[in-house]
Amino acid sequence: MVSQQGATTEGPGTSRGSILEAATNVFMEVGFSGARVDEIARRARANKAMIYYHFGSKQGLYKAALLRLFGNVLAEVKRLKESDLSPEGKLRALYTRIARHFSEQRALPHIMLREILAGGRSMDVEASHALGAILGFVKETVAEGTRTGAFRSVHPLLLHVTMLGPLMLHFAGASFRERLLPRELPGLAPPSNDDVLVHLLAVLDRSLAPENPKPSVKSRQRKTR
Amino acid sequence: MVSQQGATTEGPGTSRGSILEAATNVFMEVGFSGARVDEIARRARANKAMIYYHFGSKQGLYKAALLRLFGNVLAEVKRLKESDLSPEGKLRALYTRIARHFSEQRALPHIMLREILAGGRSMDVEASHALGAILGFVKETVAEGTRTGAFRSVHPLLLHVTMLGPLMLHFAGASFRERLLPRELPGLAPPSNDDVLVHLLAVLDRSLAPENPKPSVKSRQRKTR
DNA sequence: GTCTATACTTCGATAGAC
DNA sequence: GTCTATCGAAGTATAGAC
Repeated sequence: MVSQQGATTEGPGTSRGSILEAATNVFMEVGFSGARVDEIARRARANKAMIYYHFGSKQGLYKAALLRLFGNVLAEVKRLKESDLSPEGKLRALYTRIARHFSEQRALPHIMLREILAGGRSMDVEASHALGAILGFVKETVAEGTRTGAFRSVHPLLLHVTMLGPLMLHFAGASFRERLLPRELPGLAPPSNDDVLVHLLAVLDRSLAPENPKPSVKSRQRKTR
Repeated sequence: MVSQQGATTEGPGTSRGSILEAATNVFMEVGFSGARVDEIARRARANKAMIYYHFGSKQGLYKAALLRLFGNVLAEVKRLKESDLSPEGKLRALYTRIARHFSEQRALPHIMLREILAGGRSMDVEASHALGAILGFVKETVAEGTRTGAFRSVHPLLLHVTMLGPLMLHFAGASFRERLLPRELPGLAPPSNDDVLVHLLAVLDRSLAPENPKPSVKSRQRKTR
């Protein structure tokens, strides 16, 4: 509750910072209800009482960790909004940067997914605004590209989910993949982070490309369901 | 531990069945560590002791729920394997059916995602084989399509993640979406389940289509990262 | 198979000295 | 700001009667 230093990026130097750092990792690994306050204190090499001194409660600690994770991403989007890239360039840049954040802040995709599963009930206004800003950016960029004829018409949320779903699954599923892939399908090499990004940017291109006037041989009906 | 009836689809008629049903819902909503045995018993209208009588422990109950969820999907894939559809038809059918399972068994995408986040540590051999079988099917089908020239060359796991990621995100993220979308971007209607499927099948088509020989005006370099 | 009562453990949180 | 000791609630699991 008491914040004696700016809520910026305080590293593991201060006790508050190292607690936040340890908490982020534990929440990533086992989620909120799976996390143990003692374990967080142990990893932070801090005293358990300090957690309550700084954050008031386990919930307060969780929200602080959430906010720190989302803050950086939001700043990134703000910068993109003012760039003068083409619509396609903007979207490529957006997901490239999200991918980079995911690989640098490994807790981000984990905790985002957990929040989504929980229905976003622990997210306060600031965090949801961050996500809203990203989606708003996608929406405007898609609209711009559709207007100029560079894109076909696509639901922005569908596009966003199409890109973010694989990204989160890949980055948050690393340990799952490493555990099951060799056992179930030995010989199938797991894709690298770069492989994923390259693939998804290609998917982005192809998904946005306007209808190809070339009448494909296999112009099948669109109602498989 | 004691299994006095076949491990098939026992509905909420038996006490064992209704416990399994209730447990599946609770695990979906709050995960393993968030679930309370009392709450499961309450919802199943069964006595808490019955849970231990039938499943031995909370862990045992969880594994039973997992297995029941995955079993159905596996049967589906086995049937697809023996179909004589084209490679593209097979993949479209696969993801169409997965989408249908997700919408009928709402717990499936939730719990799959939670397992992925947990690194698959609660999954026993049977469950992982189910997932391995699906991926194996994708791998073979992609190989077949690539051989005949119908597909470009794509890493099967990347393709799978590209389809499954959005599907899981959409179906497991329903409550998240309903909670945040109106607040953050009112006026943007959420896509329906059918919208998602149609979109993703289009993405599948476009992702698999062989390189278009037509030299696009914007043949940009492929190294945005 | 079902129910009540209860044992046992873990865990979040705080009091109070320094 | 930091630490030790501990309280009290919550939660898993079981004993034992019917």
